[in-house]
Amino acid sequence: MFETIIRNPLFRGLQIEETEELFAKGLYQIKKFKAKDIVAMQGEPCNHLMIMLEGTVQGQMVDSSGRLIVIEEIPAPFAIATAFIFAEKNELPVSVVALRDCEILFVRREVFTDMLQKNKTVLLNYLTVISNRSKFLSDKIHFLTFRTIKSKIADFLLKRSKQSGSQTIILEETQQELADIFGVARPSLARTFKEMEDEGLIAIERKKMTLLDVDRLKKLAM
Amino acid sequence: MFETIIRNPLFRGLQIEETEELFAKGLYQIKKFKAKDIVAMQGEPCNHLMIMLEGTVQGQMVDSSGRLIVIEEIPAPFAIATAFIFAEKNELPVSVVALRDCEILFVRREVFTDMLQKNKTVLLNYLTVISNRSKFLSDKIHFLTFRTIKSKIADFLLKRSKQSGSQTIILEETQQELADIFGVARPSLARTFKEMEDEGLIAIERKKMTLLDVDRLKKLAM
DNA sequence: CTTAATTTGTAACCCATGTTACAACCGGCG
DNA sequence: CGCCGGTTGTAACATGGGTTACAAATTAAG
Repeated sequence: MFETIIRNPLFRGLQIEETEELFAKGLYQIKKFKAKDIVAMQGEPCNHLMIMLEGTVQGQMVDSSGRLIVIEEIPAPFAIATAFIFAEKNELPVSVVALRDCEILFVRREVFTDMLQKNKTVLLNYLTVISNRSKFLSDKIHFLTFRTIKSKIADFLLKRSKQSGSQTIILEETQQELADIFGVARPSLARTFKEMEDEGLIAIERKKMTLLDVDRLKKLAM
Repeated sequence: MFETIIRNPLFRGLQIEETEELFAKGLYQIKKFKAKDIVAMQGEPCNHLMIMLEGTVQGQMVDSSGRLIVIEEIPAPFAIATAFIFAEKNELPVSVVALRDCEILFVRREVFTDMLQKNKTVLLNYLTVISNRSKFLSDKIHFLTFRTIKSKIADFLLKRSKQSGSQTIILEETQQELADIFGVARPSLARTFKEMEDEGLIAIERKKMTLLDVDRLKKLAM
């Protein structure tokens, strides 16, 4: 467990012994979840820091008509809800759903506050973490509100290609999963893929995509 | 100046003398801006905390095609860019534009870091402020990505009506300003207002709006 | 009071995306 | 091998919202 915790950005730079001291017995709780379990519901007050020890969860926003957008995926060793525990209205803005079997460490707000006060490294880490978080959310706003499907795809493919260092990408996600990330309907996504193929931007072979015209893709992604 | 600063949520609970100590001479800079001046550009690195002393600025996102969304308005005594100064990629996600003549206090990141370390009240205030900020951004994502124009209007009118404690609202914003907040085109907004009037939801008389069917409006706003 | 500038109301038209539906395909399992 | 559930490709159609344009109403300025 502590091996996982020190890989979390909040506890970066700490020795295992230090974290063992911070997480004394009784100060935390470990819960297990099965795949597809709901870990926490959108709108619920959020009084715990949740550190992923095992598995992956997904942060989802749902609207009244059932439309869903996946905001992010959080695997171990990262933490959930870091940014909200100190907000005045600390309701979770997303639902948290287990993608696979998970083990999650729960720490009450007051306990975490103590950690921040006791340990300066944790405090400075925390400042960075929630600043990054704000940056992430702002970028998300930009991504979700300005872009057409085509430019979302271009952006996505270029990022993936950069990650893998290759013009050819094997998608791991189904179309439905991508559609949820982009916040669009699945057939609209498929149609746009085809349009981009027709325009000579990419070549598609089921889940294998090849970037043909990187310059034009970059222009599309802005 | 210090009268303004202690009204800022970051320095809430401090005595004037304390803030005078924190803001020793040479540790800050005051700049003046005229209405419509650009205070800071989207994408620029952001190494200063900016505290509004006088006037109001607007945080705007613009995309490559010139479409604009107003994310927020920040009047004195509030601060700009609180959340980004500690991010690893600390580029401003918005452009900051002066709405009227402004006076803004600039504090370098390192100086602000010192304040956080010296003064625990400021530190705890800061945690609350940036947590609130994350909440605000999450809500913004929800508002901008899920809602139709109609439900955005319903949400907006209900909030205003709650604020004023009356079914009748006098809008201060022009349609164009509202359209920028909602991230939609002005004629689309006007059209939707009319549709809602035709449906008996509201009565419109130029800038005076009366809520006629609050229940149905609530349902629309979710 | 007159004129110019801004804001509002509206219409016609276009385009991107959503919806629904269904066939083709693929991968795993009995 | 043949069936079945999930995934992909695609088409027809509906719709919300953007764009452009312009006239009417209102406000600001001289």
